[in-house]
Amino acid sequence: MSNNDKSVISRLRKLISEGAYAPGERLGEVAVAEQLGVSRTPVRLAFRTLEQEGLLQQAGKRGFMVREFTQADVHCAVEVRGVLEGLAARRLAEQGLPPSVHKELNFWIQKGKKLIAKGYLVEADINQWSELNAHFHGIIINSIGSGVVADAIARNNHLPFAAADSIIIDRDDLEREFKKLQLAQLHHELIFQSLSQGEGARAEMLMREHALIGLRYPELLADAE
Amino acid sequence: MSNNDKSVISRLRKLISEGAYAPGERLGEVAVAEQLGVSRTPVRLAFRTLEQEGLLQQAGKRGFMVREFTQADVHCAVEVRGVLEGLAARRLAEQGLPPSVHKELNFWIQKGKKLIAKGYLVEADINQWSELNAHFHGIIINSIGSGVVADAIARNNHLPFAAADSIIIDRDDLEREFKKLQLAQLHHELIFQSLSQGEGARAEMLMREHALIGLRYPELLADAE
DNA sequence: ATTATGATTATTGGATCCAAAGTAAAGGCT
DNA sequence: AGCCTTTACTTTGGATCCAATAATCATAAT
Repeated sequence: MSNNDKSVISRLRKLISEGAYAPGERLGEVAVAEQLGVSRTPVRLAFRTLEQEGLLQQAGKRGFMVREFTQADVHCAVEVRGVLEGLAARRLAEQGLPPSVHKELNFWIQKGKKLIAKGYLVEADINQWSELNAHFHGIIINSIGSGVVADAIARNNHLPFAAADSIIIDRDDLEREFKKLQLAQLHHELIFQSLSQGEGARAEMLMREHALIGLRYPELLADAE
Repeated sequence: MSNNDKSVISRLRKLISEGAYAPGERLGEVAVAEQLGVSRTPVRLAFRTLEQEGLLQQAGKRGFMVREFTQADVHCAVEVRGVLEGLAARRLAEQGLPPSVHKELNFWIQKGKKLIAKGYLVEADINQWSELNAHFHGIIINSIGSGVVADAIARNNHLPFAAADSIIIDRDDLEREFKKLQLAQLHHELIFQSLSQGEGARAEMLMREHALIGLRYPELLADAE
């Protein structure tokens, strides 16, 4: 696993999720290799990885094609993340929050609180939210004493629309995004509370709901007309 | 993806899950290539796939090692399958069972019923159960109109101890296995019932419980002393 | 004696070559 | 004219070669 190899994988992943190739389009090893300026070998390796990640699928008996995703796929992927993160949250609540984890979670909660406190959102806040959000979720799924759940989430997150920090979409409507983050922050606080109190079922349920924020809340948060 | 390539992956997968390599053992490309009688190329490709599947992990900066699993990992993997199959069951129940799916599920339910009806288990029954069990679960996770959940389950099942048909362990204690299958069959029937009636939450809960059969029921099903 | 630095070795990554398999196209036969 | 067969070309899979890098070992210096 060299830098180059990794770079080929991530560059391809980026190209695919940016829609550089049409869904269903067949990818030739030579064509991609030339496009990326490398030989076929790293491309072949990358194709196998990306197939496992679900971005590519086998095209008939030969080669790979870009997998296409339906609306139902997007919905399912978000729900998958929900149930998996929900599982992590429940287990963590049931096991009991170690003091260090409690402290770390609280730290990022406070950061979020400050971000929201000023009542509006500026462009620069987005990255900050993205960071604290990643930490908050990362701590939970990595504190349950087994990497299996985190792995499953990571694999699911390879689907571009399923990742936890794909919440932010609309940089042009910061007002609506603010409402979304306000709600997300509330979720975080409630999850933190239930984790602290060992309320496993509640933590799980909240986490599952939390995952849906990016999915169908947009309409609900829109201004009344 | 030639036959040979596939064969290298599955042969390696088998070797690993059979414990041919010690957990944590580092796998050299040349060594494995020689062992399997192929060149390094298919082995390199296979390593990437197996890494994604979670059987291998990167060993420091270089190469791969056999991943070792703790008891907690096993537990988590089974729970992951539970929540994912639970998700599939809930969605299916909420969407409503298409008649064709209803019919198919019923078919395998009836098969299971017959298998259990005779009141004991013979060696040959095990394969039959394995088959009908795979069908029952497969139908549910493939009938929700998106492959994303099925994919996530498939990836999780690559962990040898997480697969749905790893229920049967003890071929020497057929009496206890019978009790287990009897309970599993009951679960299947209840799940089928809840699916038919659109009881999403119940279907999900039952499926999650069902996944645990292979995990901690053994003690409970043991004869009283 | 211990550590640091250099050299040697082992192993992986990338490129290229060859073979095999698939696909498309062209030509012949009915 | 249509269909089948054969041939040529495209593309992938496997093997090998070379280069780069990490690891190990040895030697020397503090």
